[in-house]
Amino acid sequence: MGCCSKPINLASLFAALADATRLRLLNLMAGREVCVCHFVEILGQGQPKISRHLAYLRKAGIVAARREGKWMHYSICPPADAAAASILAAVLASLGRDERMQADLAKLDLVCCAPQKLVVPAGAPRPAAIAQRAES
Amino acid sequence: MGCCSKPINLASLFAALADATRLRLLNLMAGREVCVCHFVEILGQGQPKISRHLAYLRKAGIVAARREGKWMHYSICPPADAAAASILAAVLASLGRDERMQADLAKLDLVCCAPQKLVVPAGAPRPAAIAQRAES
DNA sequence: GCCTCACATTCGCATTAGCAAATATATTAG
DNA sequence: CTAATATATTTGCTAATGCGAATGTGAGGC
Repeated sequence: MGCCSKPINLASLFAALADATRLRLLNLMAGREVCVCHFVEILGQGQPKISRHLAYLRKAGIVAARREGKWMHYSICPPADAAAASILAAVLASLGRDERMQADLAKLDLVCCAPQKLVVPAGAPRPAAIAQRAES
Repeated sequence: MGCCSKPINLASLFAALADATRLRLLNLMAGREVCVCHFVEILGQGQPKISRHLAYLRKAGIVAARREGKWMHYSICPPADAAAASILAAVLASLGRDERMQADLAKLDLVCCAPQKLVVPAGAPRPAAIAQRAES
C-alpha cells in the first residue's frame, strides 16, 4: 500500500483533515472512486469550493485524481508512511459511524442507481465500485 | 473512559492536532502527567507559547489541567466520543514511533532523574508516572 | 501586607485559510 | 475552428491562527 510518495508530516495530515467539507469528501471516497460532479450534487455546494478542497487533499497526498474524458475521478490513496496510513484508516472507520456521513453515502447510491430522480447530467460516470457491482 | 464531556466535532479535533508543537506536547503526556516547566525546558520554547498551545488543547477537550501548589500538571483526557478516542489513541501510538518524539521523551527522563544536569528549578515536580516508578 | 515564582492571558502584527464570484483550461462535439 | 461541458484556478475579501513581547493572576514565603 501507499500509492502516494510524499514526505508526510503528521501535523499537515491533520491540517488536511481539519475541515468538515473535506471529511465529507473523504467519507464518500472510502473504498470507491467518485466523480467531482457527484460531490457537487451530494454536498449541495458550489463546484469551485469542492474543487478547491479536493486540490487541498491532493496536495496533502491523501487522494489521487484520474481523468476519464471530461470527468475527473478522485479516490483515497493511503500514504506511504505507515503511521499516517493507520491514522487515516481509523479516521475513515470513525466517519462511517456518523449519521450525516451515512446520509451522504445513501445519496451517492441514489445518484448512481436512480439518476433520473436527481437530474444527473446524462451519461455522468458512476463510482467504480458501484458500477462494478451493477455489472456482475 | 472519557473524562472530558465536550461536544466533540471530528474536524475540530483534527484542528487541535494540526500543529507540531501540540503534537510534541501530547506525546510527552502519553501515559503520564507533565508539569508546564518541563514542557518549556524540553521543547526549548517560550513559556507563553507553550501555555497558549496547552490552552488550545484544553479548549479542544483533549487534555486536563490539575494545580498542585504553584505548579500546573497537564494530562491527556480521552474524549467521551468513542470515535474521537480511538483516533486519539492511534495518533499517540504513531507519535511514539517518531524519532523526534522519542528524543523528547528521553529528555523528560533526564529532567526528572538527573535534574542537576539540566538546571531544573529546585523542587520542580516530576511527572507522576516516573515519580511513582522511582518510589517503588 | 509585599515579593517572587509559575503560569496564563492580552496585544499587535504577519501569515494563512476559507469563501463567492469571475475567469481559465481541458476535452469532446459538431 | 467554434461551442459547450466539466473541472481548475485566480481574485478580492474576511476571519482565524501563530508568534513574541508585555502584562495579569494565583499560590507561597516572609
